[in-house]
Formats: sequence, structure tokens, C-alpha cells
Amino acid sequence: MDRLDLRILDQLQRDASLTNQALAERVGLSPSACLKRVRRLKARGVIQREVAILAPEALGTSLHMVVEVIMARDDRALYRDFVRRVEAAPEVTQCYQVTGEVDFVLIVSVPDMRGYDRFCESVLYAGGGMHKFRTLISRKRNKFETRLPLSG
Amino acid sequence: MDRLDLRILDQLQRDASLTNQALAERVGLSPSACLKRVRRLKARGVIQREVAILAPEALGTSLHMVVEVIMARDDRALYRDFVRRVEAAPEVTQCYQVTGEVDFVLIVSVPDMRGYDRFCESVLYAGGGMHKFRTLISRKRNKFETRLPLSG
DNA sequence: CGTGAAATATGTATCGT
DNA sequence: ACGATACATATTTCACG
Repeated sequence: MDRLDLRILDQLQRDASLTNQALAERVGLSPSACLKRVRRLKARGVIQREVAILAPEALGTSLHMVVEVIMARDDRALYRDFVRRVEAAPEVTQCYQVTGEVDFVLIVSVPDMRGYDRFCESVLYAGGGMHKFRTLISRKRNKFETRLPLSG
Repeated sequence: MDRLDLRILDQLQRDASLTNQALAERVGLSPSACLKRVRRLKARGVIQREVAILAPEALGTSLHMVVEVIMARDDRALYRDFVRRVEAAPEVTQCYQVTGEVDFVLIVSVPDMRGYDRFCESVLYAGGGMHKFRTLISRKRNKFETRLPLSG
């Protein structure tokens, strides 16, 4: 991963709808050379996928919650089942397994409190491994950036 | 936003690299009709942008932190300045303004503890409005999904 | 890595429902 | 207002230097 790859990644992280031609011009390559690099980055898994980012308000899914979960015991099977439910639940958009008093932090996106309730039932209370949880209701999502800082 | 729009959004949220032709076929429209809808969805701001999702491990930016921030006072100017620093900091990938004891929850993505330290200096301690913060270190990011549930 | 030509895709105009 | 067809333009993609 040289300087050119990093420039390509920087651009695609900002705007994946760039044509290969436009991308090539911005990074200073011919279209064919640029395409080869993009394909290599995809094959290597550096570029995982390209997605459309939608406006939560336009979809009526603009209630975001931060949920801190404490599990009943540090039990491998318990954790595994919990992660499985998290992965299967579309309302849970993110799940971080953390160290300290809290075991998991989830980001949950729902249309309303009813949707949040359904999440609690289907993910938190189901299965029985959860000990306690705390919900931080987001009044506003000030920043949501999929772009990661590039070290190079 | 009818059923066809929702199908288009569903597809593009999964894979924005679909050609318009392939998309049209999947949702059951002619390419031109499909293109019109996609453009309308972009113009209306339903589709905000298209981005490439990169693998954090491949970039060396795989240390994720959940940071809970409590501000010194509920002061408009203080909050505004804090949000400004958050928006300017590339390490802060997300910022939720929440209700309760905690005022902000941040997701911070850095290469290592040194990077986290720099974030603390440039965002948390700078400006002086922060009262306390708690860091939850992510041992593992079990889920990271940009896709929002579509109600339709 | 770049060039150029063939294969694909996008975008537009027009017509039909 | 919305979708389909067909045509013109632009882009992707690949063999070759």
C-alpha cells in the first residue's frame, strides 16, 4: 500500500460514486492503472464494500440509542448467543465488546419507542444471559462518519 | 416513497457498486425508470452519499473506543465549541448527544493508545468545557452496519 | 504504467399507458 | 405522472507495447 493506494482509498471513502476516470485523474494515474489498483484493494479486502448512506430522518428511523449491556456471567456460550442475536437484529447497527464494568455497547436505530421496545425483547431479554443494561437516548447525532483516518 | 423506491434503497444500502442496469433488473424496472428514481432519491436527500467501507485492520486503525463525556455546565456556547472540535477531529467517527447523566457519547477510531492520547488532548481537554469522561475500550467490534431498517 | 479499441453502461429523447 | 424503448454519449475493461 503505497501513496497512490492511500490517495485512492481517501477518495473512495469520501465518494464511492466517482467514476474510475475521475478517480484516476484525481490520484494522477491512467484509468487502467487506477482500475487495477482498485481491484487489488478489493481483492485484498482493504475495500470491504460500497454502500449508500441514507438519511435516517427521511426513512423514519432517526431514534438512536446507545445501550450499555452487562452480562450475567463471563461465559463463552452466553456471549456467543448474545452476539448472534445482535448480528441478526437489524435495529442494532453497531456492537462493541468492551473492557471494564460494561460488557457490550450497542448502537440501536429505530423509528420510535415501540421499535426500541421490540429490540429489548428480541435481543436483551431473549436468551437470558443479560444481567443489566443502561440506555442513553440520543437527542441528536452530531456526527456519523464512515471514513477512517489514513495513517500514510 | 413507494414500494419500488424502498426496494432500490434496500439494494443500494447493501451494495452501491451495482450498475444501474443490474439494479433495475433486481427491482423490476427498466434502466431509465430506475435511474430517474435513484436521481430523485438523491435530489431529495434520501440517499445522502455513496462511500467505500474500508477494513480497519488493513489500515492500522482498528482500536475503537466508546467515550462518554460529561460537560462542566449545560452551556450553549460550551456545547457548540465541543461539537465543533468533535466535527473537526478525524478520529471521532461518531458523536451522539444524549440525555441523562452523560452528555455526549463518542466513537473514536485510532491506530493505538498514542493516537487516543492525541484525541484526548485535542478534543476533550482543549477548550475547557469538559468536566469528566469515561473510556470504554473496544476489545472487538462485533458489528458495524451502515444499513438502516426500512419500515415499508 | 500508458494507449487505444471493443464491450458495457449511462443518460436523453420520445412515445405509450 | 410514470414507465418502456431506442439511440447517443460516456465509461469500463482488456490486449498490447
